[in-house]
Amino acid sequence: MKRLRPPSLDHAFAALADPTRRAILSRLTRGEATVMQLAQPFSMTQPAISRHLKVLEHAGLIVRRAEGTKRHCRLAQHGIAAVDQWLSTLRAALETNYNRLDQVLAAMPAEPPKHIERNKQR
Amino acid sequence: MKRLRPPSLDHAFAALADPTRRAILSRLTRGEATVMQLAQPFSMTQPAISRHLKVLEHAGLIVRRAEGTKRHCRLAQHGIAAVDQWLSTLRAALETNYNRLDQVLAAMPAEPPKHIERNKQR
DNA sequence: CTTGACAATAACAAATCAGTTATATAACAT
DNA sequence: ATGTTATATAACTGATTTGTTATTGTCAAG
Repeated sequence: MKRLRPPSLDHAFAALADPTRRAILSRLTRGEATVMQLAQPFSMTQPAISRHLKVLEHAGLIVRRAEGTKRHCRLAQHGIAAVDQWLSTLRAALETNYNRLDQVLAAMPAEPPKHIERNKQR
Repeated sequence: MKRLRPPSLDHAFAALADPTRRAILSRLTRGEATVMQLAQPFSMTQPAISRHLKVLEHAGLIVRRAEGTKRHCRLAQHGIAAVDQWLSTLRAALETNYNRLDQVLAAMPAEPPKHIERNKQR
């Protein structure tokens, strides 16, 4: 029951937040791999990896292909596309804001704050 | 300066995994806003928003500017750049794998599985 | 049909998270 | 000084996450 519902950004970003899962994805950029092959580099039990893969699949970041008792995993575009698309909005805004920064800086000396906050940093 | 250590991908992706925080970022694409301005659209208390902002700042996704008792927040490029850079690897791999897919599909009928997995979907 | 390899699931513990209310701090206004 | 506004912090709670071990299901080989 693959159901293939729209992988929420919640799930996609949450999946990417874990270093083990990102390492698994990095490994998969070098091609398909079975669960055992993916588990081998990690000092972690197989069930742990299985659950990481479940999270990745659920996030639309990987897909699995069954072959005998083995499950071959590979990258999926679905989740990454969703993430990418959402980020593009931020990217665009950052560029725009960066362009606007000149104006902001130009406008600031005209209205100096009455108290400069005590500098606690460093 | 802000100490500006490399915002870990863990923190950046984890910050992006929350819908409230993404909504805050979306709001910030329309320009700077104070904490109260950011809190207003949400049915959530101010301390909750404050902590979300802390997470976003820690992830390098926003920066804050003090002005009186107000804190003006705006998008930061730091965290987004980190995320973007990491994702570019995946993007590249996906394209490569997609190109390879033809070969994979061409190679598959040559070695038909002895048992086709029972189709449970739909 | 039994065995062994591959993978998924269940049950559990420790850690983390996202929200709450209550309180503290800091600047501004009176 | 006092009150008000804007924000941060503390302490707590319930839900979620990440790992573990033990078990189960499936297939392929003999």
